[in-house]
Amino acid sequence: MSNVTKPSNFIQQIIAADIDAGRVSTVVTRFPPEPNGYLHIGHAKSICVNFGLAEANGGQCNLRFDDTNPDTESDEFVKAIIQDVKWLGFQWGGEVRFASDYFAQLYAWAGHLVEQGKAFVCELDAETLREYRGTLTAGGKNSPYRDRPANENLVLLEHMKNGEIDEGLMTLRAKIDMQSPNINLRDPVLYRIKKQAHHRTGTQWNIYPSYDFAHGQEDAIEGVTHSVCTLEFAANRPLYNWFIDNLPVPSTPRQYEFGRLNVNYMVTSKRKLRALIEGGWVEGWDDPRMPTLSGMRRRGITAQALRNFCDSLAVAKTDGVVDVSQLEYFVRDDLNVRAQRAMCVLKPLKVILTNFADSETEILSVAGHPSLEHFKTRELPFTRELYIDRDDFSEDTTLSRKKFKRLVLGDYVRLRSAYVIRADHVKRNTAGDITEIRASIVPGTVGEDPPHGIKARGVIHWVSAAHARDCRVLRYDRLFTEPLPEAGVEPFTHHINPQSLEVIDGCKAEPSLGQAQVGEHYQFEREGYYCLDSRANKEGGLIFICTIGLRDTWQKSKT
RNA sequence: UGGGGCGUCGCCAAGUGGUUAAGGCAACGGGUUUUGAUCCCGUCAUUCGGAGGUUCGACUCCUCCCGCCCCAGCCA
Repeated sequence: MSNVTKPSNFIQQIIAADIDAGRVSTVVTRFPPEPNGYLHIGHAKSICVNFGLAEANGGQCNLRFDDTNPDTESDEFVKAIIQDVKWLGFQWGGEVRFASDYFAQLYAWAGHLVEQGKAFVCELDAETLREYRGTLTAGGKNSPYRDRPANENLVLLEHMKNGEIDEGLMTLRAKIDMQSPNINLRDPVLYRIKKQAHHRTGTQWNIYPSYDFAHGQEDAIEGVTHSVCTLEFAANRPLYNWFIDNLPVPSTPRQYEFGRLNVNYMVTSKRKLRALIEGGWVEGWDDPRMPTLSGMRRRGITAQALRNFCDSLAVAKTDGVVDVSQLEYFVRDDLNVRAQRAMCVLKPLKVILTNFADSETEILSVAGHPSLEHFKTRELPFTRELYIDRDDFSEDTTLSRKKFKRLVLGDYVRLRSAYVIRADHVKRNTAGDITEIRASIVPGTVGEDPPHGIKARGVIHWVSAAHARDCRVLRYDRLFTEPLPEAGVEPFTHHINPQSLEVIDGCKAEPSLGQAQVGEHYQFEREGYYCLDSRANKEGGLIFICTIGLRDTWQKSKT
């Protein structure tokens, strides 16, 4: 497995400089998800960056839920997110934290701003407020409520909090600058009325702080030193700093932004992931085609592979699109060293070995991994009737040995870990389809080269017909047909790949796979990496999910 | 047309005035191999969005231009 050396990055350089200059002693970062959806691969990068920065500098990273909007948030998401962060293998500092833990403090600070004449209760409705805000190129207008006396504001704010004011009638706004070229500074909303029960505070609050009013102060409360977020928050930074500068906060966190992770053939916006579920395009948040951590976990992608992938990415300010092949590389790289080898025939074609006794079962002892000794060996029964894959046989005797390294009529092939055999003739049904191959073994070729003059074209996998375990295989293709499904004018759902799921029944697995365990990874030799479907129950039979196929340079050159 | 940010190989990127312009993915050659896998070796930017300028010397500094992204939720 490759050792991933994290590239240095501009945030680490800032941290190093801050430590050198004595501006910070202990580095504190935080991962601040909103519990309104499941974590996806983009979050994985953010998690790796935030926890990684803390770890690299001997500090700590907090897990804090930014639960300031009860409309869309729920405990289900909190639980799923905690599970996902744990699964990735990170340990946060202290207890799990919540923005809602700080609602009282935030409210007190809002009062402080009011007293200082830096915030006011505004009665403009949403639409009028938008008009007053101005445009990108023209400044805005002051609210007519802007100069309301502080004591009046205080009373009104209390009314808002107590639920005495209807939703939408009032907001608490900061008094900054309606002419600012930065729209975020045009008297932003600090509190809005929401008579919506919160998953943690219940009906205690009728007003909820906005992201801007909450985030920096949460950081300050927790002593976060470096508040790392994605690029789209860069324009919010002046506002972040304005609150820190104008409030008696216990520390002075600083915000830094880096480019969010995009991967081609994927979408990573919670809105769109939800649309995929609600539109029935996938089966849920943990569908193996989803870029969610739960989906990738069910797919068989390991936490280590994901972390290696994230660590291979730079933390920079460019917003690029990483090729999915880079992820796939790390998935294979990790699975190669942790997957037990096994054989499973996906498209079975019967082979009868005419010179092998019908009554005999030869038990072959086979390594669990070609080069790593700690994998336990397994026992493979070899019998007269076997299955090989239909794609591994051809009647076309003109096929060159270089072009087709499999079984050809009249020629030899090595059965993986077993005998060299020769295909003698085929049997067909009335439709003309091949139903069975009659073949013969070359005696003494288990673990030995065949005699001079006999040369196997290649190595193919097989399984004893009498001992095979029937199973179902779920194979996935990319969910989208376009590398950038969100790029065009048409909705991204127009680019959904209708063949993203392939269900293959009647596959024949070697007997050892009957003992397959959820959480274990297997390489079906010459096919790919597979795992048991964690959602399937035992009554449904054996169901394997294909995490990813083996790298196949031959298929590529063929097309 | 306001403000903020970004443009280095097909993709991700290092580079912070003097390096032969790192590295990874992809691709393409070759070797090993009882997985067309893995592994190993090799090839892959005379050039850094463009044009000028400063300098003995520029991817790095200056000017202008071009392109892309973000901000006008009582979302985060």
